[in-house]
Amino acid sequence: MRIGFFGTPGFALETLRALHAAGHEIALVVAQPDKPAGRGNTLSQPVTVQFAREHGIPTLQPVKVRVPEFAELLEAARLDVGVVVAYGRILTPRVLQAPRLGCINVHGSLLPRWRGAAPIQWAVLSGDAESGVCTMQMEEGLDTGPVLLRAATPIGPRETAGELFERLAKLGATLAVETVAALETLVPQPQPSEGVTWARPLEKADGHLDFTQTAAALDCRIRGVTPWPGAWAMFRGEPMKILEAVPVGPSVARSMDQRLPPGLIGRNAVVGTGGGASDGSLTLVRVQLPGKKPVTGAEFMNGARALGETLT
RNA sequence: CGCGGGGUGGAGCAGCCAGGUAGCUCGUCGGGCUCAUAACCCGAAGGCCGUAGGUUCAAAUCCUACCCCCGCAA
Repeated sequence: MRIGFFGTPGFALETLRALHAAGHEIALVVAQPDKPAGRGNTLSQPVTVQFAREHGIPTLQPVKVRVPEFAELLEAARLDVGVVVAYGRILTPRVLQAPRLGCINVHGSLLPRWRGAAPIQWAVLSGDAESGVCTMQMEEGLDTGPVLLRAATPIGPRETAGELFERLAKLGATLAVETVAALETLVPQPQPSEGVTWARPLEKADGHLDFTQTAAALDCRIRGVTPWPGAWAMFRGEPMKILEAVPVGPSVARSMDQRLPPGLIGRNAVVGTGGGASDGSLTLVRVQLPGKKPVTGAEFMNGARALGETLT
């Protein structure tokens, strides 16, 4: 198949690599423009573009996709199919119809649950028992297209969004290859109207922990926002990252520290939560102060002398 | 030239602004005590204070350059 690939970040790279390895002709790779990133704001290239360059594949990084010139370029490319994975832009109907078989999308959720930009994070954040990937025939609505193939996977009890991301990227790559191979015989299944949820993009504030919530809710939130935007709480007037924390059960929590008020730091880096001892508490495993390296909860307690202070 | 923090015994930190005795919590080792938990007490070992220069009677501390680590913003 002669494929046009649309995708920008690491999640997309897995699929691009798999399609390439499967022997398909990648006619071009479309990605977001280079952006200044990192310390010093050096210009950085999307990983998919890097891959394309290494393999001599033409690349396209349009600043605007809603212009006729873009659609014309794609029509002229005489593609069999467009594969879209985390491209980061909404494509116009004309672009979607440019390839002979239209465009398919790899999405990191079990549709119709978690349509939208951050399906993986929301699945973890919400405490979902399972997640997965779907391929769908794209249509004008966002993530509303009929599903071609799906694959489910359980979410581990300690799994972070980042870890699930990596697994789903691989699962999605496999599914994309299967979908493309069977594309002309697969029967698209319309998404059910029941069970639709929307995964709005996460923002920095979503990582701000509210210790009046239960330990279980905080656990899901921390894993769901890790590694981005990252969980954090204010400590001595500065935002402290909470890279990893584990909930301790009610009975253990009771014996260690009775009824720590929400946010109060007790012995052994245990932090009080909304449910108090009856719900359990949260133990800080790895945290990071601004400008510092990540440290273990014990190191934090030693160095910062944080016992008895409060996270907000 | 986007903004900013930091490199001090094995770990995490204080000391630096107002130069002059190396500090704290933990760990390690040795004792003691004990009902003893990542939670008792006493003692000990362990540091070219990132590197190279400079200022000074004297530099972890002030000045310059360089190396390395990290946060924010994007």
